[in-house]
Amino acid sequence: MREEAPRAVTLICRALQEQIDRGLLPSGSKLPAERKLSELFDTTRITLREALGQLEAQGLVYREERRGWFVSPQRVAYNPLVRTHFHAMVAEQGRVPATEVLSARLMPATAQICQVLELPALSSVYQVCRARRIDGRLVLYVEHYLNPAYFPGILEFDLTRSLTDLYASEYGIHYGRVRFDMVPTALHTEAATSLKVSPGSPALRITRVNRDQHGRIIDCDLEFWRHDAIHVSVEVPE
Amino acid sequence: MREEAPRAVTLICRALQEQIDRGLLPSGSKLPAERKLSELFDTTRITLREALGQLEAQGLVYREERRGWFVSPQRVAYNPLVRTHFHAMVAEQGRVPATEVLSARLMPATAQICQVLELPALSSVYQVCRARRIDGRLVLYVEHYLNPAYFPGILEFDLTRSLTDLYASEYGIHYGRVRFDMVPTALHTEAATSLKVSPGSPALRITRVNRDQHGRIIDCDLEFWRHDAIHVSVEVPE
DNA sequence: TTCCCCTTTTGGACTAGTCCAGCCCCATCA
DNA sequence: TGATGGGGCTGGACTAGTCCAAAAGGGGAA
Repeated sequence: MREEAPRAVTLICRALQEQIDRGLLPSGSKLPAERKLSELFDTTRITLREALGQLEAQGLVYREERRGWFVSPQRVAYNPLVRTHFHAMVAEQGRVPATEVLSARLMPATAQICQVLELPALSSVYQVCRARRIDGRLVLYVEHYLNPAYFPGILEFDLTRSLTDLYASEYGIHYGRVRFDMVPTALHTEAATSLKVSPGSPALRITRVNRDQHGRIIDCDLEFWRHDAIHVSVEVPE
Repeated sequence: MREEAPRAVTLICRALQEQIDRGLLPSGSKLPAERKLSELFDTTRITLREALGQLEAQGLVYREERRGWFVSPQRVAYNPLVRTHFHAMVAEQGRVPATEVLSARLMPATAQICQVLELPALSSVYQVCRARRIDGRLVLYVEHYLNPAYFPGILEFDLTRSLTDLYASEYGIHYGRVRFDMVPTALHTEAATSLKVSPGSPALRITRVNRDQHGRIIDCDLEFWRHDAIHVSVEVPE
């Protein structure tokens, strides 16, 4: 029975993992510079970066574009069956939510959006792009597409608020049936720059198609979550 | 307005993506050798590999350990609310499922398993490890942990079959409430070698805790899916 | 025709650098 | 005190290789 020597990358991962598990590197703290670490582990930056990349895939560390590597904070629980909005969900778990509006406009719908919202070809839709934070960290990029027929003049309101609330208070529209689609994939360029991460980093894409109390499709959202920011949990009754 | 020159990695990604989209590289087909590709794109293997890594994260291509890169087949839909087992789910979507048993034994439960199954400390559990394929491709590594009180002698049966069926036909036990937890993360070593992929590649970890018709916790499974093999879709009524 | 061995190809892992641009901090000046 | 402008540090991106072991493929023997 020969003991196989673990590869350098594995050793680095283990070492860092242990430090994190033991709390020597508290969550949110910055790791030393790549050059420092590669020196510490007596290896090249390329190898060191591969190790960090693996820890990133595991969700143990994350990187901020041009700023360095940090220890990932705890994941937030996301339950698609419980109909609460981002702010409430995050606050309930003792974390601090924040939202910023990146853009909001009326635009021609793409073919894909027309199909999802069941609109005729060449329709216009409201597009609202937002970035959301948990404890100050950018974790979510969302594109909302609203059927303009149901929400005239919605761009005039403060879109930092939860759209759910706006729908209810200003238009008397409430969510009914919802359809979720979750796909582990990578961030596209737009989302990556908004979240200030390197393009191509792993993400969870959640697509929601929302209907109102009468079963009409009112909007859909395209959410790109940092893959290490959430864990989805579903309690199925029966 | 200056046009920024895209990085080499992005260009390679785009080029390959286009070839795939246009069907010039059909799903399941093998890409040329890394050296060939790096020559083709006039770059180094390191850079080429980074590009492939990004496409892998997107779920467009995947790699088989020591065998090369392949175009990813279509994702299979996974609906946690519909209680069908792997075989049925895959077959329903016109794909070919297969299962192999890696190991099956009675073993002391880890602390974590004790907690999840609500067993007293130092209990024994049945552990069944299986690997599953779709159209011949290894996509899922599962560890089942069964409360032995409910399934005496289950190791005697053919464990290639669906456990759901076995539970029903041999023990009169049916699934009731289920709890799901989905976390985008990386494969651990055990799962990676079973699925014949490089350790640390991205994955979706789905944990299920199953109760029977009387609400008793009967087993739990730890599933590691290739991240590009499924998309989770949930239809929420109300 | 089938099986086995040997060679070649290929991916896996890693080294040792370079060049560039954005971030950060500190010192300087108004 | 507060704005500003350098310069050093740091991550991002990339080049140009090496060594090794496993897989694939081909040819010859049974």
